[in-house]
Amino acid sequence: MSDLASHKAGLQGIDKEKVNQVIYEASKNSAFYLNEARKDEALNHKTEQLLKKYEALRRQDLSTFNNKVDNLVQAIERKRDLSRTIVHIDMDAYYASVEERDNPSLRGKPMAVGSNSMLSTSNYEARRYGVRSAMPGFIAKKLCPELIIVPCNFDKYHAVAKQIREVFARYDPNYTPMSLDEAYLDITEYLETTDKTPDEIVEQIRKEIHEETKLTASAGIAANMLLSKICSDFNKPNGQYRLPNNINDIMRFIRPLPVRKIPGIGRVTERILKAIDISTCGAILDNSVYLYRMFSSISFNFFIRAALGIGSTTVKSEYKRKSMSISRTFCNLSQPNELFAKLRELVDYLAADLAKEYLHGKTIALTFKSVSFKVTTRERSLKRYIYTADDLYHFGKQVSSI
DNA sequence: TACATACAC
DNA sequence: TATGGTGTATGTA
Repeated sequence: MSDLASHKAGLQGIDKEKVNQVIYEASKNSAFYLNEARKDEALNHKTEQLLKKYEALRRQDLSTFNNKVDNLVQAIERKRDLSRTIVHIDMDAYYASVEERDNPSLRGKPMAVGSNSMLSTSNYEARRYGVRSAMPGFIAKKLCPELIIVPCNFDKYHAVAKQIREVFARYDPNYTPMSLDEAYLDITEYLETTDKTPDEIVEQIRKEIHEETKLTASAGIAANMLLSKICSDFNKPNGQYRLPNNINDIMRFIRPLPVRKIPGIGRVTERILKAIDISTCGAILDNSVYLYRMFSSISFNFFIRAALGIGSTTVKSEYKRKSMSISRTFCNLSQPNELFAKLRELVDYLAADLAKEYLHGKTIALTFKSVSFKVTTRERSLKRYIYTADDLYHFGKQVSSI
């Protein structure tokens, strides 16, 4: 269960068994671990049901579906667009690199950014010990007692994001930022203005980023966002990888690829697919009829598109937010009055954030996480839009059903 | 519409 | 001692 995300860059060659053992020893008696075990049990049950369904299908004659599924796959294939050159750029160990840059005494030592309760990023030295993002600092220290933990400096990370975005804009004014350290660029138009190759342009982008921030970035170059994202991981850190816009190269690249490399396939979906013996993209294609019979059309389409290496090519900068939220972990409270006071505190922040963007909302949701880490949500669609702290508090209290 | 779950960063 | 915060999408009832 405490499955180390070894697909992440920088984790190859470590003693995974030993790392998992240390994590397990540090976790096993915690409420968090118990909750993880509960979720794991639920997932086991789900995969068992799925396996039964799969075995039932295997006893059936599915040849009547072959044609239908072939047509669906071909329809997806016809939407393949090889006309664009899309770049995914990703800063290396972002927060950690910023901290090392500004404090040379940290260099060469295992370090991570975050707190004793949660780490955001670790540098490559720390990754060798199994220390990774989303790991509590106190567990990381058990893996690596010399680990230095530096608190987050978001102002700095925002400042660097501004710098790298200025570089992106030179090559694609409509670049899509995915987070502070990551973005997609469509350099098709830019390439028409130069004799340089895509590889040379991306070298140049990374060089400009380095000159202007003293930080390194990795990049992937491919026909669409899905592929460029996967490629940016290939030569990390401080490297780039180009997959030519050519169907043979794409299929050679994607077929052996583990499904976990597909953005959108995480720990759970990986296990679900594994249960029916699918662990690579090629196996998705070879089992398309089963997938068609076992999953929703949305999931089927998603799997097939990914396994064919087809992805979106629309890189755009407009963004319409669909929700705004605030959440905090706080000391154990159970008295309604204490909880309402906490609600009041949070809605004051939320109202201020809404005001900054002149936003209002029609649906309010309240999410609780209990001491046992179980999460529950209560939500309601309202008759009118709200945005003031008083309204948020009023309806929040109402929907809480306390 | 309400709620749970999965995923990404 | 101790396991985050924000946003999006999808399945199911």
